[in-house]
Amino acid sequence: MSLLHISTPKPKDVTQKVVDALALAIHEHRLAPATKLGEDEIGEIYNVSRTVVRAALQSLAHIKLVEIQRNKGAFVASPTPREAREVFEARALLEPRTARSAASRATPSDIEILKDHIAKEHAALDAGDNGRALNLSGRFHIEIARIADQDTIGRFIETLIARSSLVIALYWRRESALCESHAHHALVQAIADGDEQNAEELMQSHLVDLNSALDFRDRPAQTLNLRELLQATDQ
Amino acid sequence: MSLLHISTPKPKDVTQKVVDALALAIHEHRLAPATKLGEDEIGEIYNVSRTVVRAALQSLAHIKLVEIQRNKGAFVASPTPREAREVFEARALLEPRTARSAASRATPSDIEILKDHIAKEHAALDAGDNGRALNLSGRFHIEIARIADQDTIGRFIETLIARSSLVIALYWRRESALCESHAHHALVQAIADGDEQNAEELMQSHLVDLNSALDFRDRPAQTLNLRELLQATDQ
DNA sequence: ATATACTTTATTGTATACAATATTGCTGCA
DNA sequence: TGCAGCAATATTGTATACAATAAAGTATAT
Repeated sequence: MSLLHISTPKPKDVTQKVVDALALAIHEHRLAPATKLGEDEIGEIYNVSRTVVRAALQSLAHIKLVEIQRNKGAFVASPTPREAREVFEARALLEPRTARSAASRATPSDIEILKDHIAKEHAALDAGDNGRALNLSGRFHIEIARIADQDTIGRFIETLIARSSLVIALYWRRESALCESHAHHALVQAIADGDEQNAEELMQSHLVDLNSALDFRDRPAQTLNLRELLQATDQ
Repeated sequence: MSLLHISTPKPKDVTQKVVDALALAIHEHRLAPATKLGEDEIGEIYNVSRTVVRAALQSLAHIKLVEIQRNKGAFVASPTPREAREVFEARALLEPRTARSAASRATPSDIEILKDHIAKEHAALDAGDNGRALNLSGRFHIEIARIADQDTIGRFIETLIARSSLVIALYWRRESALCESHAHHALVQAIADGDEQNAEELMQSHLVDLNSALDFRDRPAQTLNLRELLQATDQ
């Protein structure tokens, strides 16, 4: 028998941990769009080499949470109004159908998980932690995709929600309060009842509401890319 | 003035070239599913270091063309029947709407490009180069997404078509001849006419046809992962 | 002869070193 | 003062070196 077989401490993936940490920071709006993400800097923070930092940044670039410019470095992504609109158009295309599917498959345990999410979201809001609340709100949608048991489409939705966090950071208009809680609650009810039609429609209108709380007219604060936009690049 | 300003030779991205080369090989079925992709081996082939090979493999893993197993290496992806089904379900959800959008925006030059694709596809088929024909067929769909001018959804479709190539490699049933040419031709016609409704319906039925030419019943040739499947992994 | 433990080899994961490029600061000249 | 060109610095791109893990082979004991 092998000697040390008890308690696997941490054979885990270091890169993934950096990815998760950075993604969380972006989701919670602690890292603003267009923030420069220097490789050495991040490496020191997490005590890893540039190798794993680069891998993490590339991974985040794939899901459009960061943008990598050759020989310039990585920046927190700063979606244009057009990109922002596209993200929500894509969500409108994918999520209602997914909610319908979730309604047809959800188990009691699934419903518990969803209600738990909502509870945590409320708690975060009451605690004034808007970043966390936003993150939880997003994960609520991801959870629905998981319940729908469509991994492929679920991955797409996951990236869309990640990008939505950036869109909200840039284009959210303060006037509109976050009425989401109610929408999420109604959605869970429909899913719990197995009411497919209602779940689909509720998700659709929920996304419409979200969309209408955004204002794509004014440009994002391009504090960093600005210089690049002014010179004719061959892209 | 700077001295060498004439003729930019190739300041291009080396990693991307490896990505493209490998992706093409997979698309054209020169690399079969489950093939091991050793880092040193690929590095020697393209005369690059493992660093860029690893970046390329990670990039391909993200779009599910390869699968990376920790401490084991990278393999050409081998979609399960379930994944295969999901890919086509996702395409059925995204592409018809995209075709409709393309029909409403296509310019004469776009139509030319599409017809060109079909012509090349025919030529490849006549030459007996099925791999190339399949690749062109896929790029036809991607071109439609480009015309639809929906970058976000377009990227999704791109990855789905890439994966479709693997699905076809594994689950295509020989009996069904590739009737695609005709379907593509009719689709171009509808798009050229700006007939949105028809374009959407043609795309939908085209995907149904494709789907029905696949047989998900028998398992893919798991020549390599087999050993892993037999031992209880904590995954 | 088979199975188990150990050794050896090969391959991947991570860190570091070097090269290329971009950015910044300086110096001199108009 | 303002700008052009060069020098210095910093940062990223790539290659290599080392560490960790897995795979394969070998020997020994039952």
